[in-house]
Amino acid sequence: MARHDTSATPLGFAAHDHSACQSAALATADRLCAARGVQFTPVRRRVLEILLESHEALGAYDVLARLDAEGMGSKPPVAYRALAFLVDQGFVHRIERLNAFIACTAPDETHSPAFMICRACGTVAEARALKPLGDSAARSGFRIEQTVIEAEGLCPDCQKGAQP
Amino acid sequence: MARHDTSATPLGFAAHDHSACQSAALATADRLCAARGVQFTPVRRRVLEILLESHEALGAYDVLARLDAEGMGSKPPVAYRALAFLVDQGFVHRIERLNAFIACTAPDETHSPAFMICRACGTVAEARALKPLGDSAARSGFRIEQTVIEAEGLCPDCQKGAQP
DNA sequence: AGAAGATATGTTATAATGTAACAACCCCTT
DNA sequence: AAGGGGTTGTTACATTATAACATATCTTCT
Repeated sequence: MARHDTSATPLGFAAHDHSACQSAALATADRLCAARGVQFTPVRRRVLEILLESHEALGAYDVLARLDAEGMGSKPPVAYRALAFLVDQGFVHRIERLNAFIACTAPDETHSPAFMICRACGTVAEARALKPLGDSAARSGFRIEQTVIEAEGLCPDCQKGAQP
Repeated sequence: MARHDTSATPLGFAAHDHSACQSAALATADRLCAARGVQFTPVRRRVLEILLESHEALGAYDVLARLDAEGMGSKPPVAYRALAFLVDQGFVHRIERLNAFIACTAPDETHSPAFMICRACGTVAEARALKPLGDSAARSGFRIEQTVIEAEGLCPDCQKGAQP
C-alpha cells in the first residue's frame, strides 16, 4: 500500500497517466450506467473511485474501511453490494486468488480478463486473455460462460530485487 | 453430492472406471511420497481417499466433517494441513472459484491444470491448460510461476436439461 | 402532486472459510 | 535416552461473506 501519486504510477508494470485513467474510467461508468438504465449511486461511485485511486487489488473490508472513514457505510453488506454491482457492470474484477477487487482497465469493452499477480509486491496487472482451454471445452461439450485466469509470479521490478 | 458408484462414474464429463482410477491415484501418491522422502500419513491418505471417492470438489469443512465422522480429527487445522500437503505434492488441486479441493487426475505429471466448472450441477472437470496469456507476460517482463484457470459454464448434461 | 412499485441502503446477526500459536506425540538418529 | 524434525491435537481467533428484514429513495403512472 503506497501507490498514490497523482500521475505516472505503473498500470500493471508500465507507467501511465493515473489521474487521466481514473477520470476516464469514471466517465465511462457514468455513460454506461445511463445507457443501461442502472443507478450509479454515490456509494457505488465512491467504491469505484477508491479502487481507481489505489490501483491495487483491495479486499472488501479494505474498501469498507475507507467507506466507513468517510461516513458512507460501515457494515459489510454495503461494501459487498456495491462491489457486486460494479462487477456485474464490468467496471471491477474480482481476483479469486486474493479475495480482492480491482478496477477494470477497459470497462467499455466486453472482454475476458486475465491477471498477473506479483507474489512479492502484490501488484496486479490486467491483460487480455487468450482462449485458455483451446478445444478441450469444445471437445467435451462444455459451454464456457466465464473464465478466471490468474497468473502468479514475479513482476519485472521484483525480479531485479533478487527474490528467489 | 451423490456420485458414489464403484465404477463408470463420469470423470469430468466422460465415463471412466472409478475404482481403478482411485487405486491408481493412491498408488501414484504412495510411490511419489516415497521417492520424495515425505510422509504419506493416515490422515493425508484418508483425505486423498475422500476426495477420490467423491470425485467432486469438496470444501475443507466437508472433508473435515468426514474425518470427524471417522474419528480422524475434528479441528480445521487438521483438514487444512492435510489439504495443503496434498496440494504441495500435486495430488490435489484447489479450485479458487469454489474455495474447494479436488483430486488431481494426473498426479504423476507436472502440469498446469485448467478446470471446467458446471454452474448447474457443480461438476468439475480437469483439463490441460494452454498458455493463457500468450506473450502478454513475456512482453511485460512478468515471470509466471503458477496459473489459475477456471472456466465456469454448463456441462453437456446440464445443457440438455434446458438451463437458460 | 401523490401513490405504487421497484431499487437501493442501513442494520443485525450469523455463516463460511482460514490461520497463528503452542502443546503433545512419534519416529529416527546419535 | 536424549535430541531433533516432522506431524498431529487443540485453543482461540481472524478473515471473508451473506441472509433477512427494516427503512429510505427513486421511478413511473395517474
